[in-house]
Amino acid sequence: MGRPRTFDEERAVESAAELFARHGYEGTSVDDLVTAIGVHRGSLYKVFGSKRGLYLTALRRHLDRHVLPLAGRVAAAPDPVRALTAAADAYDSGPAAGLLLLAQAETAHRDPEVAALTAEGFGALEEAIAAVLAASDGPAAEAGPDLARALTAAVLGLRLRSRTADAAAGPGAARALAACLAPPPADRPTGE
Amino acid sequence: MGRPRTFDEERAVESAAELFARHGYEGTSVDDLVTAIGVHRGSLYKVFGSKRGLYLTALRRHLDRHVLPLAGRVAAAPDPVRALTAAADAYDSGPAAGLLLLAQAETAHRDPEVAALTAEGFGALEEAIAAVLAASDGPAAEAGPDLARALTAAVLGLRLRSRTADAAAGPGAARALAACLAPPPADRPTGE
DNA sequence: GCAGTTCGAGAACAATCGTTCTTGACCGAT
DNA sequence: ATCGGTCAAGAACGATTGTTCTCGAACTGC
Repeated sequence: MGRPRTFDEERAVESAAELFARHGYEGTSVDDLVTAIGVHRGSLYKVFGSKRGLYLTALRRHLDRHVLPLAGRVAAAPDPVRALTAAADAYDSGPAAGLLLLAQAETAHRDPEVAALTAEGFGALEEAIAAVLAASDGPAAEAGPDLARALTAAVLGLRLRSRTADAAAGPGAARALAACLAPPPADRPTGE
Repeated sequence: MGRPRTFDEERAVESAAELFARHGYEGTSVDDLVTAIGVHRGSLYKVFGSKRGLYLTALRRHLDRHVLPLAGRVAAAPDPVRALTAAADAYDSGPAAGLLLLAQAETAHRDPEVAALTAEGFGALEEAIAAVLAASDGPAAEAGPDLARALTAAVLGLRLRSRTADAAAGPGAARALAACLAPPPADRPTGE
């Protein structure tokens, strides 16, 4: 019963995520959202309740569709080097990749619900890297969760910096960092 | 001639920097500023021209008073490990330490002047770390600026994460990361 | 085909935003 | 002592914020 809705909620959330990822929460107005999505104000409030509601669903969907799968792929990597490069590469691309980043920087410290979501995302990434570290036999194995936290932070920081820096310094830097904890010093062909 | 001003511009900028560092640019209203600083709206606009003007001077002063000196201290460190821990410790503390961070995350990508300032700050830190790396003889020496970028990003990301995480995971993680590129593998007492 | 319900379009809401104006009070130089 | 100029205090500005209301059109179940 009733008139069926003619807009795709999936696409709406996706467009909203892209806007939020680019301009942040406060930097994205409801007018921006309705013009970019193409949906009417009333419908948007009918479906999502509020701007914050739309933001929360966009963030949760970002976690479910991108961040957590990425954490799974990272955890399945055979060694820390490939885990780190995979994390950096995947997190650098994608239109809404900055959503988690901006949420942490801008909104998490004053919205507990957002903080819970970002903590979930970053926690998953850290645990994935920690798992790979623990399974490795390099010098990184002993460092444990602390090192995992630092590496995740590095990926995060590179992404943040690449929002203005010229371009693509991310992958190179991540590779350099990965190479740094790569070699079990024994099998490194320096003098042989 | 004229009535002398009765408020301390130095303190005003400092208070403003603290507010901006905590709540971001968009998250800090002019009302918040005038009540926190204790100065009148008119005086504030007379001296700084606009909210953005106050923000820019606060950011520049933050660079001159804290970031660039920190870069100098980092560059003077005797080895990469101490350089990195010094950077992490210093950047974690201080009331307005998040100013550069928030500026990069929130404002830099749409305000070229802010982008220039953040680029200056991060560039100085990266160059300092790169210099220490180049002077070192560990495995990090060859990696060059890419690794410096990654390490700076790690400090940045740790600070960003510590805005909501429980506390003090930063120093431990930074130390773990530093320890990871510390040992010239030869003089590590593993089997001797 | 009619009733009931939901959707889409746009005006309108109060609140807040950054900014400016008006009004006296105060001070230093003449 | 008086005048010129800068100050502080607060009201007020238009613009924009997020949100809600009103209205007519569109569709499904009886």
